[in-house]
Amino acid sequence: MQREAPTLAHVARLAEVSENTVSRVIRNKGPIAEETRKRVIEAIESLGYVPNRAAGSLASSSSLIIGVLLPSLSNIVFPEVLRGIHAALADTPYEAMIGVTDYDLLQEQKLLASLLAWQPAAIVTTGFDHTDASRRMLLQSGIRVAELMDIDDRPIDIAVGLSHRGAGRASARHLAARGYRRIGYVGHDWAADRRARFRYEGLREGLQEAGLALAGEFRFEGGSSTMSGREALAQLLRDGGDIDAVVFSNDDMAVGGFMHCLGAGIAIPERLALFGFNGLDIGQALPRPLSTIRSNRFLIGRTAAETLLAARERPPEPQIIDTGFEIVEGATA
Amino acid sequence: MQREAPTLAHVARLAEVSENTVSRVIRNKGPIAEETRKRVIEAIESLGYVPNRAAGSLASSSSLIIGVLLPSLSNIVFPEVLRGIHAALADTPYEAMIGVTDYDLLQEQKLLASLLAWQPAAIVTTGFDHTDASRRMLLQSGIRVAELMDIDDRPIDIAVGLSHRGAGRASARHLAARGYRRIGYVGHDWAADRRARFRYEGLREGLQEAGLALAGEFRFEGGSSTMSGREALAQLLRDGGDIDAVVFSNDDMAVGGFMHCLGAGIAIPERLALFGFNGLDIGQALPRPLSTIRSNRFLIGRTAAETLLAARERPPEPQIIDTGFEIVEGATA
DNA sequence: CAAATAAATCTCAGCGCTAACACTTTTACA
DNA sequence: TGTAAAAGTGTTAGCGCTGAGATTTATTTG
Repeated sequence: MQREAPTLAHVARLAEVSENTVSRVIRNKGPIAEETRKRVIEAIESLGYVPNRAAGSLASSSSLIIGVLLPSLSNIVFPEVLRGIHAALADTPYEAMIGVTDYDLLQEQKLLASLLAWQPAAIVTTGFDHTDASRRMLLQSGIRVAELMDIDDRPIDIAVGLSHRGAGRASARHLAARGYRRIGYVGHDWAADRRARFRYEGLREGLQEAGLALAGEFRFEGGSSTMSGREALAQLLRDGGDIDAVVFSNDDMAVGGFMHCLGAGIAIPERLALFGFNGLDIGQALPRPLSTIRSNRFLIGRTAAETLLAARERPPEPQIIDTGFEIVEGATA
Repeated sequence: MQREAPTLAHVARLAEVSENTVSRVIRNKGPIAEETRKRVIEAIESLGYVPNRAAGSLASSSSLIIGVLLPSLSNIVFPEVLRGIHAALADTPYEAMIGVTDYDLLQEQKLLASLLAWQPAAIVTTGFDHTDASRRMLLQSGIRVAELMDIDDRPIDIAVGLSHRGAGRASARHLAARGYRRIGYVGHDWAADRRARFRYEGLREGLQEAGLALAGEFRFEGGSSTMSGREALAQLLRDGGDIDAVVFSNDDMAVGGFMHCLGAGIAIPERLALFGFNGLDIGQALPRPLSTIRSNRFLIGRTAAETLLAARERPPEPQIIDTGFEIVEGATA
């Protein structure tokens, strides 16, 4: 059917230069006479030549792949990080190769081995939790490694994200400053989501600093979702005493809580204030925009990819890049 | 620092067999004595050997990569498709390599060339719209190609998705059967999103069959989002005459419409019925679950990947796999 | 104008693996 | 017991590209 794909050799023959010269034109490396370059490019275009990346990787023992390990794609947060990564790679020859770990460290380890087999230029992963084997692989590979989302620990190479503990404290301060005194918490299962736990701990610290204590809490057993937020808030209000504000583990849960209040006729924020985390669009489209904390996911992804590509070598000391967070005032707290 | 990564040769030496034998153990191909296999596996594990995929691809001129081209990651629909693809690849040695086209066919073409340079085992892309060059590349590559989401046209190899025209008709029938007579439409810019246009056309056809006509429409100039749905419905109601039901181009828009109604005190569905498309979680978490059509995105991704991996060769005739759709009754229409 | 330098190009040996086939040993079966 | 087939393993030749260094040509400089 289709005749053999053209190779460097074909281009070289057509342009009447050596293969190596063609290779140099393609990679824009080394001195090339303008006239030669033109001839080579013409040959490439007339043949429709596309370089074989596998051969290139093998010969140079490095590839144009950035390995990306994400815990999930169901949570919109990670696609947004991925979007940031893609934005940074858009005008480069690099490609992202993605693995989804389902919050499972062993799965992460397996995928990591699989990614490293491509000799990627860098690895982007999430959080600081890795198996010993994963950590060893990352250390030994010598390639650049970014650990995203969190900055409350010491990274292997670089960490890009925000202080979740700090974000938790900030929510406490915000609510305390607004005069809320009986503050509850609604969360999801944080066995997998360590960052949610950090925010919770930050929240408690923040409350304590304000001379307050958590007035009630309910943790849904399972992942976060709008539905579970709705049920969890209902549950908290059923069990608990009188509460004038609720901090949710994230916006998905908070939106669910909002829905519960709408259904149950609870005035927001007069009878109950709601506070989320992430700053998702959906929260801002509610009849009253959700009070929350914006976590800059896109920026995290983009910054990580840009930083990794900026230097091939790891810095002598692990580096932490704080992409920060902002309180979104909203109208629910 | 880290000593050289072990290669096949190292494993072979340690296990006292030829490289080829090791290769056959790894790929599980050809007859191997049980005792030899054990020795080889031991050697592999003791060295921590990880095969170099670039070398493998080069030698076999085929790779374990599935190239995936998605128009966007902002719209939750595509991460869900991707999740389906990953689910299908999870227990295989294949990896997904992703490109994001931003609904730009030229960008798609560029990314496609870039993906083909890895000699992927298959390509997954979206819709039937491609540049001529893209189409040529896909045809000539000879590898398996899946075109996702839509099935209202003739695919290159296989199409997996649903009939958007059919979904549009179904919404019309549903609303007509419920006694709604003055039905409006709220959509987004469909220059990029051809499927939204198909649904719109299906809707008009469906209405006509029921002896009705569109009672008003408003198309927001820009992408779909909760915010734009909210504004667009407000606009439609301001402009339009009396309308008793609105079909939105998708659930994001519809949720926005719901929010507008909440704010404006419009009773749903008594004064105004709302109907979406996609069946997103958020729609079901509203105080009244959204009436909509479920589009089975996860299934589309999974089915596509499974089908592609099931056979290395294209079938003689292009194949269409209808993953169908279901009306989600909800409580808004 | 020769020597020194820079610019442009070429030659050649792999990178680590797999495909194809050759070879040896074992097993099956008449 | 002989022979054919199957099982198990080895040998060899690349896959298409890049890196290092050699070689040629053009340019500068004393």
